[in-house]
Amino acid sequence: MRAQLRIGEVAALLGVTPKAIRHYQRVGLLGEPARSPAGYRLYGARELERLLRVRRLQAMGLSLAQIRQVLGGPQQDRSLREVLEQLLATCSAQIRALEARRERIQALLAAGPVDADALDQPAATPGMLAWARVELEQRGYDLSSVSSDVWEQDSRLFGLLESFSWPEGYQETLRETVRQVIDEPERYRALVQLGERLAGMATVSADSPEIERRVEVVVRSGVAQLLAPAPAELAATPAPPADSFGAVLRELLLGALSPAQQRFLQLVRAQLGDGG
Amino acid sequence: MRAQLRIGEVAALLGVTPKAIRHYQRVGLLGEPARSPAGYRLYGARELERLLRVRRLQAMGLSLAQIRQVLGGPQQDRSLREVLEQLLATCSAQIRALEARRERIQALLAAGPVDADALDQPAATPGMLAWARVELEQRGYDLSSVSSDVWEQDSRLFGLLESFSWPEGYQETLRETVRQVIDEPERYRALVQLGERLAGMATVSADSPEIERRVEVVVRSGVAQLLAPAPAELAATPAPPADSFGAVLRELLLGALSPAQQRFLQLVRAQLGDGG
DNA sequence: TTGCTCCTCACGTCACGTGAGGTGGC
DNA sequence: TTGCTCCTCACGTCACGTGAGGTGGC
Repeated sequence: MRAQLRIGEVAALLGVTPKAIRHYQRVGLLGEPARSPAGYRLYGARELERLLRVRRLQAMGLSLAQIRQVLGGPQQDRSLREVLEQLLATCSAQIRALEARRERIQALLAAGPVDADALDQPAATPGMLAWARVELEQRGYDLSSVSSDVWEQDSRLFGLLESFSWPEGYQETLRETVRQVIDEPERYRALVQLGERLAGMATVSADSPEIERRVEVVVRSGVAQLLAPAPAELAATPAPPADSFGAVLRELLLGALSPAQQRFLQLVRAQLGDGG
Repeated sequence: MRAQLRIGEVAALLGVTPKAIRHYQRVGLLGEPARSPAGYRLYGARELERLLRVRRLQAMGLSLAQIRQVLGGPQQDRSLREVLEQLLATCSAQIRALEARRERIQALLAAGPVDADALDQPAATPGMLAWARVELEQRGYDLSSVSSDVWEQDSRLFGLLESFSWPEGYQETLRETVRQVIDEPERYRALVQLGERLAGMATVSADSPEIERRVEVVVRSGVAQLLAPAPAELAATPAPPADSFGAVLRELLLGALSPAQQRFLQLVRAQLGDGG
């Protein structure tokens, strides 16, 4: 007299649903079980053990197809070991990814109000900016004279840029452009000045006459002209990957500025005869 | 003149496939984009930013449906914060589960050959056995006199049992049975003796005449009789949850023993007039 | 008779992936 | 002309879940 349990009882013993057990059967992980006169599936100790193995392998991350292979033949030690080694790597990678996700969420929750703005803040210092700091220090520039507003502005802009995987070679081109500017102290100081002025206009309203006045100051002082061959961050466009990439990049960066800042830049450009 | 990129270029910038972007559009995460004369989708900076937000939220674990809600209205701070808090909990739970999985796989890989047998070994000391040790020590029994073979055998059997979620109250019933035996030193010693004899028969061949001889010894000595009211582990069956559960449990435990051990137990039972 | 469990389809979920069959762009 | 990208269906994947409509067991 073989011991017999119905599918619901077996499911409860294993902590799964009856539907799951029928699914295992359908995909060939379990054979056709004994049936009661009314057609009910009946399970004994053998089937329980089989199910237990299935669940254990599942708990280690094997897919049902992999489990079918592993539990198929009797002696595939090598195969199972290989599968487990593969899964160990996958598992570790998943843990790392989830830990990064957790860090990110915790940082967001701790940083204050959670709104669209907060989501757009870069998680860490953009690589290009970190690199630029090192380069600047090597050249003996005094970074403490640059206001934190400018650092934050640059952090936002470069952070936005680095959120995308720009085509091959872009990064190097951009670095080259930066190098060319900071290799000439006059142009570097002009860049910082323009940055300061731009940052100072973050909270100005878009139709303020103040904007025109500041544009005039910048143009008269010759600061803008100094940058003309490579007009500030906004022109730091890599040459090769088609014009459309550069245009989109420019639009992207402009969009990250306030309306007043956008007008300011457009007016400066217009004064310099740059139609872009 | 709006800047325009084709779907493949945008996909590359974001590290996704064109199919994924079309999918986002189909489920309403992105609006209908501009089209070239030939019907090609065209994207500008605005769409890139939208896609970036989508990907960032996805990276934090939001489903596409959640993202649609969060990015839908302008000011649902509370909603997003709540979603993130929920995700943080989920995320931590997933990390814990994956870490447990990793431990398990590493332990298996380190333990030697990875075969079906290895998979059936309990990952840790079964709870019931740990509890029993404490109870025994409280009663002053000398545990070091019990061979490691018996501990391993019990570990296997209880480990198998505890792999299942037996019905409510089962655990307490089983503990009660164990308590009743160990509260009488004579019966406890009989239990250990039977355990030792059983363990000693693990490697005996199933048709060896040695089995009958050992059965006779055990029956003559009265050891088996002492346990008759609750015949060893194999009868540690909880009363209530229907007979079929007990029968399956018994089959399960028997199946975890070698053929010789199974015969030994069956013969002892027969001698005692127990028909089960 | 009532309520519970079981049965077998058939279709849904989630975030895309995979072709199929066809057209535009250089 | 060739090869690449794009287009739109329609169906597949993975591990089940969700009913629908019906029957058995106590």
